Amino acid sequence: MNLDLSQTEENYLKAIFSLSLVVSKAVSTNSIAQKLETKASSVTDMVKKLSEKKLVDYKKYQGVSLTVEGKEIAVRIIRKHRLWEVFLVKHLDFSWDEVHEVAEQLEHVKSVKLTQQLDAYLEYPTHDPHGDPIPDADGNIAHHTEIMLSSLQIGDTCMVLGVKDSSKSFLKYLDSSGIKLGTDVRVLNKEDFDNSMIIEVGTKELSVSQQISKNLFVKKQQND
Amino acid sequence: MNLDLSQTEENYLKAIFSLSLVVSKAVSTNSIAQKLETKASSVTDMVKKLSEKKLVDYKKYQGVSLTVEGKEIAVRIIRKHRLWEVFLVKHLDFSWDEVHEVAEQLEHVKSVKLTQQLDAYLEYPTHDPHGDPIPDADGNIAHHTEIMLSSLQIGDTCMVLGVKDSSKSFLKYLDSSGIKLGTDVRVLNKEDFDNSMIIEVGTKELSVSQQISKNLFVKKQQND
DNA sequence: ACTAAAATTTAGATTAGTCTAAAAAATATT
DNA sequence: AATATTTTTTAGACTAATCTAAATTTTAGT
Repeated sequence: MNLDLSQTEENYLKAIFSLSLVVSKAVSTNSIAQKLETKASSVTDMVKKLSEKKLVDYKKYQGVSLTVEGKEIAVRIIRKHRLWEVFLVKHLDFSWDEVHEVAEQLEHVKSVKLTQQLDAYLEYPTHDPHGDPIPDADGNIAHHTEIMLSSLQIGDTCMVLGVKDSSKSFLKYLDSSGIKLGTDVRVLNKEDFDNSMIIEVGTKELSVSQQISKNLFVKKQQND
Repeated sequence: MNLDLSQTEENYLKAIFSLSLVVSKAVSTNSIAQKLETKASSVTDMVKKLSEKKLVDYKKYQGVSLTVEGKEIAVRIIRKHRLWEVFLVKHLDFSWDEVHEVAEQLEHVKSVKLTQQLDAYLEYPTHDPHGDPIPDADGNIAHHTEIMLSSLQIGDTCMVLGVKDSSKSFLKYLDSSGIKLGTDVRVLNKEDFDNSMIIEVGTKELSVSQQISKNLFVKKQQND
């Protein structure tokens, strides 16, 4: 079970996993190439290799999907990535737009004990700093039950739980607007013509475009 | 100044650095090969590459030495290695014989902020769990001022500060004998014929061979 | 259904790191 | 000083991961 994978192989599995969440069928060669910023021909080569190792199912021209074992490995890497993100933010004072590239490196460190102990040390966190769920030691992932801010109505109140787009620029924008995980937000108004919203964050009023409201996971609050 | 080195290149620099501490002249190809468990021919190839990058000085058949820049890089890696070791022992409950192989991986993670913050988080430790000094952010290393246990006389008392040999088997032996960093030890007797010692550790009496007493750094205590 | 366009794969090269076996240089031995 | 031994380097080959350019297959458009 414990074939030793290179960082590159691990990155391919991770990419295929996250692409599988978006499309229901097999993942295309091109989409993997795009995600990993490499060429389609390189993807073909690697996919063949992973197929021989029985980590993906692959038939020429038909795209790829992860096998059970491939998925297990991908989830383990994602687990490590997100645990490290929690560590960096909680203990090393990283901001949520800085953690990703460091976690990309830390996720490849191989040590079962390290992951276990880190998890315990962080007190078994369930979500990373972007609000994404952290798979447990058995690979179970709590799925996003949240809704998008954009779907709320005027007068609704909600709490920010996560971001869909976690690009640096988006995260920086949120930071400067005072929006963090756990922040309470009330919808004051919605513009029909461009679907922008006026929201209340703390004591401030803020206008947010649909581009933004469609990328914020929130939990609706009872407004009794 | 900031050429991006591969993990392999970093490991070569580290190996050359630590070998330089033992011999005063240039380091031999063979000794590097032995340390890295690789072949001499591979070492020659890599040394040429590092030489082109101006990280080592190299003349055919004459051995290698680090340039100022090469040494700086080596020291930075060692700093990271030892900081991670402290983290693993202090916070993740690793024993001192378990930390090395994980730290070997963590030391290659590239992020200036990570190292800085980790250092601060650990409260600027000066020594790793084996008693080895941790280079500061400027690359300065406090040198071992300790002496060997084997050099003490009957009746002397000392505190254990570090180990010279940090092989797993040695560390495990120390663990099982109740000898840790900071442990107080008194020399009860010395056997002339094999240079073994009877020492007092806590309430226990223990016989240790010269092989052991020559590998323990200690600080002599005033026995007023 | 046929053709044009897009996606994918193959073929052949390239780079990093490694190896074995042979050649060359340095060191040790008599 | 001449030879034997050891060390080091070179030459040539291999694997992993990548690329470009050409060939093939699928999909989309009419």
